[in-house]
Amino acid sequence: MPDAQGRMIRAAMELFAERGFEQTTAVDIAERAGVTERTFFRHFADKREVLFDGSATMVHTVHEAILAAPGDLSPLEAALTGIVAAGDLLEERRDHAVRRSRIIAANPSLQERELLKLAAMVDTTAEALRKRGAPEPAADLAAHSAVTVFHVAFASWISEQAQPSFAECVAQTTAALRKLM
Amino acid sequence: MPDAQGRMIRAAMELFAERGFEQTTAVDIAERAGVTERTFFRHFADKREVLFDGSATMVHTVHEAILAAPGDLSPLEAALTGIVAAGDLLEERRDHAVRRSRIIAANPSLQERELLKLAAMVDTTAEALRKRGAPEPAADLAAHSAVTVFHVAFASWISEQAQPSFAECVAQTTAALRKLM
DNA sequence: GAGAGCATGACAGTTACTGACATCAAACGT
DNA sequence: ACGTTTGATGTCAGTAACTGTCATGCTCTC
Repeated sequence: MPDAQGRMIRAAMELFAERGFEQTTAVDIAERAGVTERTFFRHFADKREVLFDGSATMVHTVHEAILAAPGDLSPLEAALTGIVAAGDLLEERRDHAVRRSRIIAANPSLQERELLKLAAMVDTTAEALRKRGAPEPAADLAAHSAVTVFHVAFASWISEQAQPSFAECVAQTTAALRKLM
Repeated sequence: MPDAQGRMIRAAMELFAERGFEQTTAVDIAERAGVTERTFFRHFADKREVLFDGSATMVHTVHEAILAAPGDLSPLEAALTGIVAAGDLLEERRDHAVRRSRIIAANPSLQERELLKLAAMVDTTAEALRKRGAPEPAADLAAHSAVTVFHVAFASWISEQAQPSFAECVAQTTAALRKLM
């Protein structure tokens, strides 16, 4: 049976949405996907990780986009270029992103994992900025700020009925942030 | 035997430092503290929580300090007032804070929990700013930025051999952040 | 000094996760 | 065509994080 991993991801999303994360056992997911519990844990380090499959790709995209950005951009501008590139990935599957974020919002232990992934995005962003020559603590602070923008822009992107593009949300959020300082 | 909770916290910090978080079982901690495993889990929701006892106090301090700050401060300035107040709590037990942060840095699952507590600090800060009349998304962004400053300032506070005060670290980090924008 | 209330112990049960070994099928070299 | 090797999966036993329930003992009060 092909694409066991994809089947497990879909099964997990369905079950988490139907009855919640805590009420779903690893065995439940494995059964619905037609595999054994052991196979589930071979593909995912833990039960939560099944929702975070794409996160490595996103972090990688951010990294590449920052290194490819024009050299004369400020650290913050370069970091935001990476954020917009990450947003493009979400844009391709808006519906999936919305359902996933609802599931995560409903469970603190999933929120923890999401925060860890965002922290990885901060680290990667800061590293890319340093490669471009940004000094500390500017690299670190710009990375944190960019991921904050990502976080807040994402929330408005999925909540608006107007359905603006992710890049627009980033632009608006960035403007608001600049105004604060 | 008095102060069971304190004994468990101390036992856990010792054991985590000696052999690491994963290599320490809840039974180990309970035994060293002279209680049973069940008692441990009555005091702490999970094994990680034993390291995050003071976090509610800190969040509460931030909230109070923001509400007590002069009304004419900008949202970001008010939020930073809260951060400095939280720093004062750390200042009282610098040694403990350093040991604790080393333990957390050594384990990803503890980092997750730390990030969740910082996220709670963001939420509380944003709420306090809203009570002061800050609109969205300013309240949210200022809260995120203030906690970023806390995070980065904390790192420099514990790494510097010069041992500056926490408030100085916050001031320097804030200045660097403003320069970025 | 009986009883209410609270912290703890004792114990059984579920579930997340891991290690070790067996199986099976596709891919590969000869 | 055939033995081999490799990768994915199944099976099974085990550890440890938690949870529910009931029993026990201690303190405080009337």
